[in-house]
Amino acid sequence: MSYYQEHPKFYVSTDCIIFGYFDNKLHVLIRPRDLQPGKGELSLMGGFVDDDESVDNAAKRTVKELTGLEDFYIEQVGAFGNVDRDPGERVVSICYFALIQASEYDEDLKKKFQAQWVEITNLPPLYGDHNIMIEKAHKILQEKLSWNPIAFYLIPERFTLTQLQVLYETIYGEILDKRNFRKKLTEENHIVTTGEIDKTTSKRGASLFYFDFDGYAEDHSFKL
Amino acid sequence: MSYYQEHPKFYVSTDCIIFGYFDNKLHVLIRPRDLQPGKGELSLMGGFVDDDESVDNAAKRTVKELTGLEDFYIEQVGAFGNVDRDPGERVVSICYFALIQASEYDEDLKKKFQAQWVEITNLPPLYGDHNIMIEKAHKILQEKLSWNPIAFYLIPERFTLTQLQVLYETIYGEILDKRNFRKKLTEENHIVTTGEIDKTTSKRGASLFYFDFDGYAEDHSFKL
DNA sequence: TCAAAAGTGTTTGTTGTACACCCATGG
DNA sequence: CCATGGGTGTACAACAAACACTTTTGA
Repeated sequence: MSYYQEHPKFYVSTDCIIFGYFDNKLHVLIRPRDLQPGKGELSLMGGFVDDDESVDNAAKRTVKELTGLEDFYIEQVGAFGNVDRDPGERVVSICYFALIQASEYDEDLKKKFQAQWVEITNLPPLYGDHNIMIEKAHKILQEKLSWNPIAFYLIPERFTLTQLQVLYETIYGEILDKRNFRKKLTEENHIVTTGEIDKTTSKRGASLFYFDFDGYAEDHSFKL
Repeated sequence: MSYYQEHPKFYVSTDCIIFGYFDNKLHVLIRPRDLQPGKGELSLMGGFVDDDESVDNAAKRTVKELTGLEDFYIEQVGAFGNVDRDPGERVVSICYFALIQASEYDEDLKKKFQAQWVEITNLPPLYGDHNIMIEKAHKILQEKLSWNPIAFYLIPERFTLTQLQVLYETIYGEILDKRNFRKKLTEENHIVTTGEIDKTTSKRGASLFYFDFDGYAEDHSFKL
């Protein structure tokens, strides 16, 4: 256990951009730092990697601890390793983004960590390089959305097509044509009607759909 | 300088997949490890990050030291942080891929490091998780090639359209239609003829072109 | 003179985009 | 009965894919 002695060691942390969608807006979860330096400054959810866990697991652990959720989508954004990126000490941070269903987020945990949702279009300056991380994650999310069904991690299991469209519009930042959207999204038959009607959003009522993850995975020989 | 004391520290290394193209084949530069454990095992080019340099710079430094080149394309693949990924000790590695012009690679340095080019379709088992890294980098390279002019980092400044096409075919792993290829690649007018004729590849001779990086950068408001 | 690579357009199919009206219902 | 959001199809444009022959010249 002393192979690489002559080389320096670094703190390695993970920073997670936790995306949540509600009120027709895309939000990011932030909270005040609980460590010096910069204690109290707004920052992403993050934490240090432990000796006995992979970096990926450290990120998942952070999201679980802070949201109480077990099921969420998570993906690596990349490593951030500038010398002065952390105002405190030299820390190499591996950045991830996670997609959660905001409605399932535990309110008590939110209070416990003083977490708050902030619209991605309205972010305050955050600690260190966290704003840059969010920009990069947002770009990845936008690009990935066009060919990957990750939107369904952000909305409740059952949804109307209008809700889904507004979600896409929000992430893309542009409005979409209703007929083209429905044609494209439904032509693969993985968006399936439940037969139920949601009457909360209109007098006529809108069909509720769900996304058939298993069918999609089969058709694309994909693991989800 | 003692903010995060209670947290563990890690060795942080960079591993670089150096792609080179010649003999109509895509190659990766590998060499025998010069450290224990696994000394002598084939591995990617890599090195530890120093205290006073960014992770990005550590990767660039490695490529420069090992190839003698100053100009090359480099891009981060991602962080690899499994607990047992390095057979020696816990090391978090940030993986990059670089594109170099194989013809400009210094032969003496190649000998000094006992480096060798290996076809990407014919890779031996490498140290640790290096084969996985190469797979991921290869995928990124393939996808990026379809909308980004990174191919020109792999070939000499002046090239024939046939050479360029074979390069694309090699990276994609499929053959392309000559007329469609030429139409698409030349319609943006960033591939410019030099007026010279290369007669080494055919009796008739083929026009030599160069890629207008500056014009491309302008048209795409891009820095290269 | 012929083998070997260079060079060149058109047609067809597919995909994306633009666009407008009727439906069902609660108030 | 009307305001509100839900639901539907078609025509046109843009792009991708398939496809075959002539040119040049060194050996």
